[in-house]
Amino acid sequence: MGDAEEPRDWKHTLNLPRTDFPMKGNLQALEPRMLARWQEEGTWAALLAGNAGRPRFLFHDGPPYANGHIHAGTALNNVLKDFVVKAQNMSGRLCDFIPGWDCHGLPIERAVEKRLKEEKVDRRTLAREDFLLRCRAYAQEFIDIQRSELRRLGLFADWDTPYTTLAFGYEAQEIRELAAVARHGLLFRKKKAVYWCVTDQTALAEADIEYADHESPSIYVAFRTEAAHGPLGKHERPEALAEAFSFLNGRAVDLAIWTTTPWTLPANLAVAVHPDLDYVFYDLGPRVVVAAKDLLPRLLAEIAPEQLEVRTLKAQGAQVSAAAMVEPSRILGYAAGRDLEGFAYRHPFAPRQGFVVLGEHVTLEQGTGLVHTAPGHGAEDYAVGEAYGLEAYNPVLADGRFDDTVQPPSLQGVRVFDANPAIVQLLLEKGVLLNRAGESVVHSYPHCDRCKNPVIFRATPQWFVSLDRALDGEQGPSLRARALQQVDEAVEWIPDWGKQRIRGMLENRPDWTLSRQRTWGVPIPVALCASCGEGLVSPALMEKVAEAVAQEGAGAWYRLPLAAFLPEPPPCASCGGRRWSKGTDILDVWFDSACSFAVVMEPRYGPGPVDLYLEGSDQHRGWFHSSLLVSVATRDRAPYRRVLTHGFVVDGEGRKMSKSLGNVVAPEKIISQYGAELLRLWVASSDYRDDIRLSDGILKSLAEGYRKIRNTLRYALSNLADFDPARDAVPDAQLLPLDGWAKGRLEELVARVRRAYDAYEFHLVYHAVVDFCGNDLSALYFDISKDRLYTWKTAGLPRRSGQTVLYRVASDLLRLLAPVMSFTAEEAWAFLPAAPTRSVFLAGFPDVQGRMPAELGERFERLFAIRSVVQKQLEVARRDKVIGASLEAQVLLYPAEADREFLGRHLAELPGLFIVSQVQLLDAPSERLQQVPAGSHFETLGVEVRPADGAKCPRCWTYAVEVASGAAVCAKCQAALG
RNA sequence: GGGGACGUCGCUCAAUGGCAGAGCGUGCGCUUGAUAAGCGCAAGACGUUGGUUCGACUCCAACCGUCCCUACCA
Repeated sequence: MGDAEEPRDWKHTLNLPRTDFPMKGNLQALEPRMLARWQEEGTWAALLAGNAGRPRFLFHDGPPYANGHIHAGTALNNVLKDFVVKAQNMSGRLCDFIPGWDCHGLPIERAVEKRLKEEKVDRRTLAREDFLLRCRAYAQEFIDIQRSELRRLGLFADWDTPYTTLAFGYEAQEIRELAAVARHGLLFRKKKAVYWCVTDQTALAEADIEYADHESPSIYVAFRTEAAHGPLGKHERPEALAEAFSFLNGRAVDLAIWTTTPWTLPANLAVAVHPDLDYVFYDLGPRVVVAAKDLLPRLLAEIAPEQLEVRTLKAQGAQVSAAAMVEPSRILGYAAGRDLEGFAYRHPFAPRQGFVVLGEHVTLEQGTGLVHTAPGHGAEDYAVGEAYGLEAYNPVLADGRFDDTVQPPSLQGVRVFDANPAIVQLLLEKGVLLNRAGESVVHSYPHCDRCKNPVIFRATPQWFVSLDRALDGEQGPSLRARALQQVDEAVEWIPDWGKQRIRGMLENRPDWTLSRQRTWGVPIPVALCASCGEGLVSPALMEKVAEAVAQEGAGAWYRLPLAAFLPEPPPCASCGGRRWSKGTDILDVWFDSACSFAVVMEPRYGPGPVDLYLEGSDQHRGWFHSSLLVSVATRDRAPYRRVLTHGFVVDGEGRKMSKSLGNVVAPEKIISQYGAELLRLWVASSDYRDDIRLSDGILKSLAEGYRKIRNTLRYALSNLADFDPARDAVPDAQLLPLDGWAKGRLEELVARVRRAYDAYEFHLVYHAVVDFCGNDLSALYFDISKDRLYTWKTAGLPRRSGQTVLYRVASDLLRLLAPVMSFTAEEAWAFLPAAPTRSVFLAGFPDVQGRMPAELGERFERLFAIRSVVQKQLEVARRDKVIGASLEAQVLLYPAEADREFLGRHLAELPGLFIVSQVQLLDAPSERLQQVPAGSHFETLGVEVRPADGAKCPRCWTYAVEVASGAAVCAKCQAALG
């Protein structure tokens, strides 16, 4: 042997990087293994146990609906929650995560019905109890599915003991909350128009409705105005229109209305006009009609086409047709909508009067600008009727036939859709039909999703929570006012526009409709008078029901006789009757989840608001809103101190994800292709306060970011193979300046990242770490330190100084990353020499231990700026084929006066800093250099690159003259080996 | 239609009432002792139009685009 040219000989004398931490993540294999390890070692429980006795951070999980699989939005929400929970615990605050599921409600009911249909079972033959059991089983099935999907993401939570709204204890407490609402006098019953299917004889929810084209009669009807008689409401005017407007000269006036549902005319109680629209009085000849000014031509086209003529004009070569009134003098006068308010008219065929009311919903798109209003048959009609104190009169029975209150009596028992021709005939006979009988329109109309028949609007009695009554029947602020006050004063909204958002909703929302004519849910335990239907609200009854429900579930309400809950029934307040039956309505599912703070958090942590709710921005209308109402109604305070909101997941172009667009990215696919870690990184990298984009391209670039972090960690670990912190660590005061600088940068990172965690700004965590890894470490510190770590004396101070800082870097980075890159941080922690804890999570976050000394920071900032100038010149030399590797270069510096002393002081460090073989400091640029064109860096610093002197040292690859003159290795290597 | 939000290089994010930064990607090189790695150089952006101001990416208004909630109507 003895061949000095044999490179392997010297390689063995180097301390090259060495680690078993793999370069490739292989996350698909790593993640399941890590999940199993966490479960086996009870890492989550240990994390909580480690914080026992520390201050609590109360986080409350909002329950997702137990139907379907998780989607990207669910993943986003839950990963954010996991960041919060892990970061809180690693900051030394005890923070539990009790996951929950929302289990009742229509979507599950419908899914179960669908399954029954597939099994060819008729739901109507199924006992209520059996149906409920099937719903319960269905919800349980999807809880299990979603739970395993969420676990797979690496979330730490009490997965074995989640809360579910179908738990008996939950149902029972929910009924107690309802009792508390009732006790404050906020629960009441009134009629409200709801979708109703006359075939299935049931109320329908929005989700039960599908729109389809439907042909309806199109009729214009004249309502004759007259002086109001009977008791005068505050909006009613005692005189008739004809008397109020002098230009009418006393002629009778008809309100012209348009409708496509003649069968609702028997329930007509009002005509709505828009306060800000202009109305016109038009003389048809036999009668004067009122209509919106802008709709008059269209009205005339329908009812008196002879009073229009079509003129054809030629304009710029094109023919334009326009309809014009034949006799404009037939317009008698105008009035603003608001001036029509309160005038009375005679119902066309029922013995009563109606009134003109104002409604913002009136538009000029169709009809006459005067809207036939039947509060019992339409949502907007109902709303406007409510404002005027009109009854939601509904003469239609559940089977769609008119009842015995309908006028005229000839309609009694007739099905509503069959009644249309009869009513048109009636109008014709009365001489109030303005257009021809038999006209019709085809329009989009709601149909029952189940039986495909057209549905109707029908007012039925419903239960409400009042937003505007004073609590406890006293004077004082309403639920709405109290809730608004809490929003303003007691809650921090992040981002702050959340406050404005929920305020707007609270200010405008109507009373909360609590009841649903459905099966799968928590019953509203009230008694109904058998003779008059009056409801009996009894908190005492509710408490009794709650006791039974706690034992045997919500079905107890149906199984046990009413007497079990109401041993001494009082007489009916309305009719004095003594026979009561059980109400069959169930609670809106939003009431279920609204009670979660009371069911889940209070019993565990005592009363008082929790620290954080964290959900998507749609929950301003949903859970944030409903929880607030229940908590304010029952406890007079908000259930939370802080509400954090995130946006929605959209595709790479910012469009919403939908099956029809085919741009949906499923979490499952991300996991199988990249791993859950990348999904977590995606959440961390994005500013979630806006909508956040998800696409394959985004994931690909995140994979690059992941690689960068992983390799940085790997490099640090690989240079610690022979390092024992207890034995080898160098005290701060003895650290090399460059190492001191790196440590200072690390301290700055720790401070920045911890601040970001505290402010829930996870994207700043991610970007700060990636920047640190890429710029400070990989491009500068690692690159420059390589020579020292590989070739210098193994146990010498300079090398141990570098390792001391590398150790801190690895240890701190892993702990800072653990909440985000949980899988990788935990994996890498096992490769850290003498790691202080078994799991990285148990190590907690690093504390900020010091600051970057100002002089050190400034010094290296200056040195690195010079380095950057040098690198540009090295690149030029490379292009000119003067050098290849930078160690083949020597650098001649011609500093400006200001830099001369500074560079002289650091001359010895410069070759290492620039990764070149030699650096010389010279006074005057060479002739060649002086010819360098203007605009380069030579105005402040002259840089010339020449081939290095000497020959390449076979051990450290630096060029040295002694090697050229026959030495086996360079002097530095000689020293390292000695 | 009403309420809320957002719009910085191809992508993800910074910063500041006064020269707009980083990472990824792209192009061109170097390296082969972090090597299915690493290093360097380069090109590239403030949605549009007005206004306030000595000066605006930053403040205001309108418009355009996108998202969430709501109303989808006789």
